[in-house]
Amino acid sequence: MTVSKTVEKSAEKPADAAKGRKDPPEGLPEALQLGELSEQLGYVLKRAQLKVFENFLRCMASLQLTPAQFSVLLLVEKNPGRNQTEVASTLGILRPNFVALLDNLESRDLCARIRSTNDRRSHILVLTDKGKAVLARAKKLVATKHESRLNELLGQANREALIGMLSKIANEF
Amino acid sequence: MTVSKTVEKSAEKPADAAKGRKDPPEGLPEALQLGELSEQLGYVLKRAQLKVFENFLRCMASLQLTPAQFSVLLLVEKNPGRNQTEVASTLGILRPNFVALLDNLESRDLCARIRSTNDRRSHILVLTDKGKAVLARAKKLVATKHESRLNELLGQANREALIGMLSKIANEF
DNA sequence: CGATATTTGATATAGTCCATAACAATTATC
DNA sequence: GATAATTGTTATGGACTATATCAAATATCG
Repeated sequence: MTVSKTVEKSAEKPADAAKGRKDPPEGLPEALQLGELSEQLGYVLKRAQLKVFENFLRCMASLQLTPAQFSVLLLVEKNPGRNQTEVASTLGILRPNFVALLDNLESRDLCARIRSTNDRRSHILVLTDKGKAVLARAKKLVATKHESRLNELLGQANREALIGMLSKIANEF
Repeated sequence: MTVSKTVEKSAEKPADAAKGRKDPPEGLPEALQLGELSEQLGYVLKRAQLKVFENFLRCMASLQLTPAQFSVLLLVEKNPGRNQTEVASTLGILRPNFVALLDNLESRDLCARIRSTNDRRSHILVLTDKGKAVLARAKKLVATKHESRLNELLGQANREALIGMLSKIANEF
């Protein structure tokens, strides 16, 4: 669907400031009516997701971490010693697409691939010291600049309820 | 908006069905621990969105309508006579990317571009009779097969609260 | 044991979606 | 009337996703 990041074109035409209008001498270009669209789960879900990712990227600009990269670091920190297949599939990333993602993290010395001694086909994943440090800073940024905004916007109780409902949808829909 | 607590988190999956299992014996590959990931708004939002779109596509398989196409039909029905720029920007779609989308709908005789008499640069958008009929069927499918599942999963009150919170995020985050 | 099948990480590739620049036709502005 | 701005469009590149395939290593089974 739908919705890219260029939404806020403000939809207002600056050329409207000029006076000589034709049909309706009225002001603003009259925004469209969303109608049933504003009740469509998929529509509102997608738009919210874009906004949240957008904000996430801004908050992480200093660390240059995307949501996907952040999720990999979090998962590897919590589950050190797992191989690429396990980590990728847990995150819903296909193995082929996980290679470049890891190449990036490894080239920045945030994550390391280690040949497993048990199964020399697989690569064990661990965070480097730098990776742990960066992740720690990332967590702080997310907590203070990103997730905190949700509490301001919805309140603590509603924030938790929202996460719960989204989890339920993700797992059971 | 206040959400009832009927929705548990359940974020953690009961990985080990059998409690009395140990590492050594060849068992299931032991699911990874999501950890803080299950509390990350962006992560759970993205996964929920993917699930919802997936289900939407299945429900609409007989009509061959994507979420984006459906949103265009809905918006044009509600706002007939608007041009491409207006409709596209309302949906957060960039004009260049809107062209192919419209080409598709027009080739299927669901939507029509009409040269405006006021401004011969712009194309006025309207639904064809077939477009209106297809949209009507689409709405029914969405209501009965798609959105209804949300009510089963969350309950009516929570569904409304969810939509409200997502809208708030989409508009104010 | 050994032939075959499976798994893992990787490459190549194609499709989709999103974003920017540029253009012709038309309209607005001065 | 010359210049600027807008509309729809094309071309194009980047990011993300999906499938097929490969070599190396391991597992399976006769």
